Formats: sequence, structure tokens, C-alpha cells
Amino acid sequence: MPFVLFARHQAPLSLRVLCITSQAQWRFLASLCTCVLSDADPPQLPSLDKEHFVSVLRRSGSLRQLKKIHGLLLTTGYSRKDSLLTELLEALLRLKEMPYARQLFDEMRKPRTYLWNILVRGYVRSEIYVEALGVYGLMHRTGFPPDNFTFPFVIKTCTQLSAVWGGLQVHTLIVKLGVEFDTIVRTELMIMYAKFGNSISADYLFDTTGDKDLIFWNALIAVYQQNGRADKALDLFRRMEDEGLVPDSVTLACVLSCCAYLGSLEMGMQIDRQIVFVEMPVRNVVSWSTMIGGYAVNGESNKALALFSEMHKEGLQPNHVTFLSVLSACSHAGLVNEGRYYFNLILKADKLRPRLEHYACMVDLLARSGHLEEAYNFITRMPIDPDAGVWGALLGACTVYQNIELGQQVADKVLSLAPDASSYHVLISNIYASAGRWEDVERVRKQMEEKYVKKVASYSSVELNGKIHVFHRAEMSHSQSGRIYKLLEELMRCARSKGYTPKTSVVLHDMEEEEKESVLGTHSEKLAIAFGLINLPPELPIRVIKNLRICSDCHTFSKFVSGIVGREIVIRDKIRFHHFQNGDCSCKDFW
DNA sequence: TTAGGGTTAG
Repeated sequence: MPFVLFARHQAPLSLRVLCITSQAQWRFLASLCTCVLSDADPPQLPSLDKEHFVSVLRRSGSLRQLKKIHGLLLTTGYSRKDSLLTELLEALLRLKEMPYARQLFDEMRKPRTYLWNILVRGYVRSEIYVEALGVYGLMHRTGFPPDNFTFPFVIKTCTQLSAVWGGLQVHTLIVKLGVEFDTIVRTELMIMYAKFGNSISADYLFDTTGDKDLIFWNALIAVYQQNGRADKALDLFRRMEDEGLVPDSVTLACVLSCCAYLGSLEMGMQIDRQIVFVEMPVRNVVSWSTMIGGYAVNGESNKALALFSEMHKEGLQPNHVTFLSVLSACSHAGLVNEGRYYFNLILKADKLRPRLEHYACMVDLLARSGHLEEAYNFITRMPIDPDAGVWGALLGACTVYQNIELGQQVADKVLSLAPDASSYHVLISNIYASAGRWEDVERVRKQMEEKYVKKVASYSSVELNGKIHVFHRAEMSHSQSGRIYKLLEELMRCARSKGYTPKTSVVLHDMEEEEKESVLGTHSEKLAIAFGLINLPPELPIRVIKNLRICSDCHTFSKFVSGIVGREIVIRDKIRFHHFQNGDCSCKDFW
């Protein structure tokens, strides 16, 4: 039998690796194992077999295969079985076959700390955080103290679960066990505190870490970027360079995203020679996607799409984020046909399948361009269950087109999927309000009260000398309120003389016209713009960040003001950037 | 044999 021959005389390595790719080769492996079993004295076989097993395990793609291997392992009695079982455990965890993995783990003899760590890692990687904590606790109770390998997983778990108290307890234990100076443990702790909003502890960890390596710096830059503190992230980036560290692609991806967030890619790119895109040391999918998304959110859809085809020419495979950015570019410009084209590209892509967010983006594009029915049919034909986000996109468009009938139908779906989300309640109430159905508005308001759903208060902010000034509607408490309202009055007069009329229909309350006008006039966007005009040097654009979507009256007003004062006004709302200049907006009134 | 950082729509 040739198999036996191979087995006995050590098959060449290439053959061993080859042995695992097809059905026939599976049969080969099975025969090989049969030989092992039937051999009365198999002393030389294990070394050959182990490599086979490991090789097969590392390439296995299904539970069925792994179960088969497990069976073989159980019937083969040899000395290195423990290490193979560990390999098997890792393979199961990689495939997220948690119940089977757990069963195997429980059956394994004398688990070592290493093995416990592998199990915790498996749960963390599968994002099953509560179980991860459970295993960590069990590990303790069973007498295996966690070590410097365990902690990064556990801290990450606390971060994900927003377990502030648990995180503190873990930190205490880390100090007690003396692993607090481990760089990796410190990195995770710092991320945890930063994400909890405890910047004092995060800064303390940062300042007291002597040897900050690149990943350590990147971690904090990333957290600031994710928390919307682009300014702090960029400061940190400059400090890092001052200290002589060379940024890598991860640093640059964060920094690029910060520039996009600050609203001026051009300006952002000049911040430092490192981030001019063409000179970027590492151009990978992430940096391309970031750039495409940056252009998309700034309304430069053509540039975004051009960048996408350029990326394609360079032979890089777009990933799901790239496509999301591309679809978002189409959606911001109302490019329906292009959107359909790119969505089809995802369907055709080998390793990609459209996710919920792609569907939501597509629904938004279709519906907001007026194809409400097509959007509805698109949802009903989805191969995966639509979530509140997908229906919500359609609901938003129903508000824009004041389609109450469809809106009501969609509202039911949205509320059944996300009963406690305040933004959807507000959308629904807006649909009724814009149709003047005040009784229904009141009903939704009562529902919100009953469910303790709170409406998010809208506010706008402007940064001045590193300090963020926040304005709420009709705010009078700012030290400059007097000047702000006076300037607003003047601007309002001027705008009216040039043809501006307050769009009172956006005031979704039952009140008199005059009252509506006065409500409109004190919207937080307008206050923030006036504050910016008073305080920012004339050469700088007025940058306003709004937490919700900009109101359409403020949008019109901003266009007028940009023409009157001859300055650029940039408003970044929850959805995108609006660049107002000479009486026009970059969104071309489609948003 | 194990560990830390990245892009994301509405």
C-alpha cells in the first residue's frame, strides 16, 4: 500500500501539505489514520501525523471537518494529543463554534492558564463578552490566576460592556499582580478609560508610560478620533511626530478621518507633509476608503467616485467600508443610477455580500430621490431581515415627501424593531406635524412619555481658541448673547431684503405664524453662526457642528448669510457637511 | 503555542 510506504518513510513536506485540499486527499488522510490504528507498534508515526493534523486543522472551514478530526484524535492514542486538542480548540473558536469548543475545553485535561486565555480570546473575538467575563471568573475560582495575556482580553470586554466598575476592579487586580507596567495591558487600560470618558485616568496612563511605542500612540489617537475629538487627535499626532516616531498606515487612517471630520480635506492634507494622499507611505484599502468617505461626506461625490475607480485601477480590492463610502457618495448627490450600479458591484464581488448598512444606504438613496415605491419594494426583496435602520431610511424620506400613508405603514415596522429609539418617534411626529395632524402629534408625544423616550435636544457648537462653545435653541446664557441676537436681527433684515422668507412650515408645533418665525430665528445653528461671525478672524471660515440634522430654514438662511458677509460657512450636521459660499451650498439642496 | 491600534451610512 503506497500510503503505508509514505507513512513509514516520512512523506516529503510538499506532499504532506498537499494532502489536505481535496476529497481524495481527505480519504488519503483517513487511510493514513487507519494504518496508524491497525499498526500494533506505531512509534515513528506520530511525528508525521501531527503535521498532517495541524495542517488540516488550520485549514478546516467547517464544523463537520473538525468533528471528523476530533473523532480521529480520540481514537488515536498518542503522546502529543494535548497539543493537537489545543489546536482543535483554536480552530473551533476561529469558526465561532462556541458550544462545541466549550464542550471540548471542559473535557480537556488539566487546563493551563494558556488554555484559559485561548478560550477567553475566543469569546472576545466572537464578541460574546458576557461569556468572556464568565470564563474569566471561572478561571479565577478554579485556581488559575489571570496573567498579562489574559488582561488585554478582559479589559477589552469591560470596555465593550461599558462595565466601569468591573474595569476598575480588573485594574486593581492588575496592580496587585504587578503587571501594570506591561505596555499592552496599559494600552488596553488607556483605551478603556478614554472610552468611558474618564480622560483623567487615560491621560495619567499616557503620561506615566515611559516607552510609548507606535501602537500605544495610535490607540489614543484612534480613541480621540472615534470620540469626535479630531482636534485632540491631531494635536497628539503632531506631538508624536515631534518625538520622532514615524506614523504608519493606522495612524494616517485616523488622521485622515480627522481631517475629513474637520470638514476640509484640502486644509487637512496640508497639515503635514505626511498626509498628502499621493505621498502616503501606505496606500491600502483603509486609506482609500477613508478618502472616498471623506469626499462623500463633503459633497464631492464626483471626486469620491473617481477615487474609487482609481483604486480599482491600482488593483486593490474594495471592502465593505469602501462600498459604504461609495454608496454614501451617490446618496449625498442623488446619483440613483450610479448607486444601483455600485450596489450590483457588491453583489458581483467574490468575497462580499451587501450588509444591512449597504441596504439602508441604498434605500436612503432611492427614497430620498423620490423613488419611494422602489425603495419599499427593494426592502421587501432583501435576502436578510431589514432592521430599524433600513426602514428608518425610508421613514426619513416619507417625511421629506410628506407621504403620510406610506410613512404610517413604515412607522409601525420601525417602532416594532426599535420601540425605544427617540429619533424615529421624532420623525413620525414630524410627518404628522407637517400635515397639520396635531392630534396625532400629541398621541406620539404621549407614547414617548409613557415609554420614557426622551427627545434629543438639538445644539450647535463652534470652536474658538481651542474652546468649544455650545448653543441651544433660544439660548440667552452665553456671555455674548446680547451681541449675538443683535447681529442676527441685522442679518435677518438684510436676508429678507434679498428675498429670504422664514420657512415656518418646518416649525412642527401648533402655533401662530408670527410665533413660528420667532422660534425659527433662534435656532441653535443661527446663534452659532452669529457667534462665529463676531469672534472668528475674517480669513477663517465659520465652522459649526450640529448634533442633529440641519433644519431646512437654517440651511436657506446660511446660504443668504454666506452671500451677505462674503464668508464661507461650514456646517457639519449629523449626516454630512454643508459648505455655504456666495449664497450656495455644496449639497446643492439635496440632503 | 496566547496579547494592544485603523476606515463606516442615516
